[in-house]
Amino acid sequence: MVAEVIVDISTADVDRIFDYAVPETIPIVVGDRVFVSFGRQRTEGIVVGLKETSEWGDKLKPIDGKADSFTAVLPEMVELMNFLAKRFFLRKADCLRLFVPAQMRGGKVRELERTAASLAPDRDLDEMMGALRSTATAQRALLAHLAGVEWEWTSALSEQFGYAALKALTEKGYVVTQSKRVIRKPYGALSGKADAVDLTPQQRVAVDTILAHPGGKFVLHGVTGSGKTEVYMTCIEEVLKAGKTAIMLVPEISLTPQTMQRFRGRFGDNVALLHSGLSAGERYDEWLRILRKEVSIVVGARSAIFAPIADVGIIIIDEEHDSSYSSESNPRYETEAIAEWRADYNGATLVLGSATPSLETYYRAQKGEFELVKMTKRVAERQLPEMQIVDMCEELRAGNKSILSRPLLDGLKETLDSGHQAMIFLNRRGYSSFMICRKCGHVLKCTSCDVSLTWHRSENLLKCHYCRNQYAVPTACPKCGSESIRYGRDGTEKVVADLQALFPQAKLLRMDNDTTRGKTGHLSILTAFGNKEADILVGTQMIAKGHDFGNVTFVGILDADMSLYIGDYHSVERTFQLVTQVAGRAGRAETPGRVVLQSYSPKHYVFYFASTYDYEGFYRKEINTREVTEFPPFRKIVRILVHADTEDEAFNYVKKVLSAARKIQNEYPRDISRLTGMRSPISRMDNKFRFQVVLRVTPEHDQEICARLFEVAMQYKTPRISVFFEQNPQNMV
DNA sequence: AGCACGCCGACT
DNA sequence: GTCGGCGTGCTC
Repeated sequence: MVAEVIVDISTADVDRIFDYAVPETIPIVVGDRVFVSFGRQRTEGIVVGLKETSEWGDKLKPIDGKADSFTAVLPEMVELMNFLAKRFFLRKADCLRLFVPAQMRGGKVRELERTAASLAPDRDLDEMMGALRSTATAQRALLAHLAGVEWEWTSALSEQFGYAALKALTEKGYVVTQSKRVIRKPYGALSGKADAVDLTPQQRVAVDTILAHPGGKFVLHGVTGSGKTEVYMTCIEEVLKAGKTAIMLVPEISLTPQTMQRFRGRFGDNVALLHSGLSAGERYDEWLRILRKEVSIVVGARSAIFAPIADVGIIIIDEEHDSSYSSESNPRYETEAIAEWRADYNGATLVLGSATPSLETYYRAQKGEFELVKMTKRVAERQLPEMQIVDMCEELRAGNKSILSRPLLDGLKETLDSGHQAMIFLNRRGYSSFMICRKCGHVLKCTSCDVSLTWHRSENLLKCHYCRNQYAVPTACPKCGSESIRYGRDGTEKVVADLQALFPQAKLLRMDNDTTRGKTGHLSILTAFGNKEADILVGTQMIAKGHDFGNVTFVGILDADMSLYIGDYHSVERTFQLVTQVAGRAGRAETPGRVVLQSYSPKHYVFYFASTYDYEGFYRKEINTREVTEFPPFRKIVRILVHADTEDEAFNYVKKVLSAARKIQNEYPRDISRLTGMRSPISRMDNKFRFQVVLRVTPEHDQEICARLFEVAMQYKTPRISVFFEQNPQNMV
């Protein structure tokens, strides 16, 4: 028997199958992790195939042995590896690494074992107590404690009663110890009972529609507060009844204890959690529980799509539009494509849920590739908050130079007076990289791309990130001639200080990157706010999502247009999503909510559609723009980025790739457009010179064209430079 | 990734 | 003379 092995070495030239002889004595199946001799080294590898003979004949080396007592990679995942490698141009070894917890590699498998202590079974407690000296209070206390439990970790006992006491008792033979496997349970404290609630009519329809068509693909478009999670849980429940399993993906940021509590409450120990917040050990244990079929539901962030769970019956992606679903570094991939692949493979139902579906997804729904399920009403007939748009240019003209408008302050005052809470959202995305006129709100845009220009500090030029155009930095607004044209704005700290000065009696909390350091930073701030320990929560993107604070009735959005003008084709879409999500935090309980949105471009259509909760209208307008300007989903953007030690190396590489790409373009004149080579926006990073080739491809032939381009990109790569091949990158710095 | 093979500069 | 620099090539 011959095994086909992918060795765990991530380099292009060993990214292929190596054949090894399977010794009679070692039973090997596809998916086993094995040790092999490779050249002069010994490495780990994964068996991806078995066959009778190999063309390498007697030159085969034998497999040295199995790395684990179980099979780590499902046959499904071996096939997924092939799909990933092809679709995202990844190395097979890198794909396989996604499937197996990191700490299992390198032979340091850790089924954590610790020492547990219990009372010696053959001894009598009273007798032992009597034998102890009266001064041995610690030993007495320890014995008494152990008498009340079955066993306890020795580490806990040492900490509580002192190591000396434990040691003395062990030596006397009063206490015995043994090794026990520790099952680390993330958020173990979170449990409780959460029964199914009665579904609203719209939720009922959504559930019925999804369940009526197993293996179907659905977009669940439900407004904020319409109860999508309840729909997911009901669907999962039904799928489990049919003997299948479920994967539920949520954005990293909304993996709050709230979400976990809901799932634990409903499904108990049948849920495994996978996300980056877990310790390596917790992660490994959860992964093993899944592999051993001890759970039938996996809840997690994007990497949970690689969970080793068999017989998947439903895959749900919540907040489908969230950018965290696309991996932007190292193994670059799009979670949605992988979810679709696994759903197809298993004949499972796929549900993409959002209040603001991505244009790409909605476009596919319009084309009939997904079935659209809508929930237009909040639960309990609650109203969506009323949204007021404030023109900040007008505020300035009226003499208000502060970043807080008068209507916003009025709203805040009212809210605090009525004993409710408020959230102030500060949109700092793309901070200070675009130019805006504070007088008329005009933003400098590229004349040929309809994308705002990015200011490059080093050269002091305005550049378009999608074509080659660059412009001098103007000293006055080209539209109104005003000289109050500038880049940046104030941050959360300043806002908190200003608010505190205006509302001295109010308690304020700040939540941003600076205040949420550490693992529990998020949690403690949110818990405090949830417990009404503060009246106003000021924060950045991270307060936008998923949180459910019933007492919040007022939401203020500062600089709502900040995210509009980062030089990016989806900035308008992002703004719509952000505003809708933030606004959705208000009025989730009995008292209706209210939103004040501040903008320098109040007439921009995105605010009109967001404030009227008109997703459809927004979609129609925006999809039209995408088509005219040749952006996704009508084109795929391809970027080949190079990092080199010298400018010459980077430049020469780009020159070669560019001319090779032109040849490909001649073969596909209708499918490749806007091909260009240039310095990357951040032209020097980590002492590397960065250049890029950018182009757009029609969806008709994008797979074959991308394959050709990738080949070219790798052909000219040298050991001295790094090349990154990106399809539809989220940003192009 | 490692490791060996192989051909050009400054040292005990 | 040679120790050692890292470019190139190979691993079933």
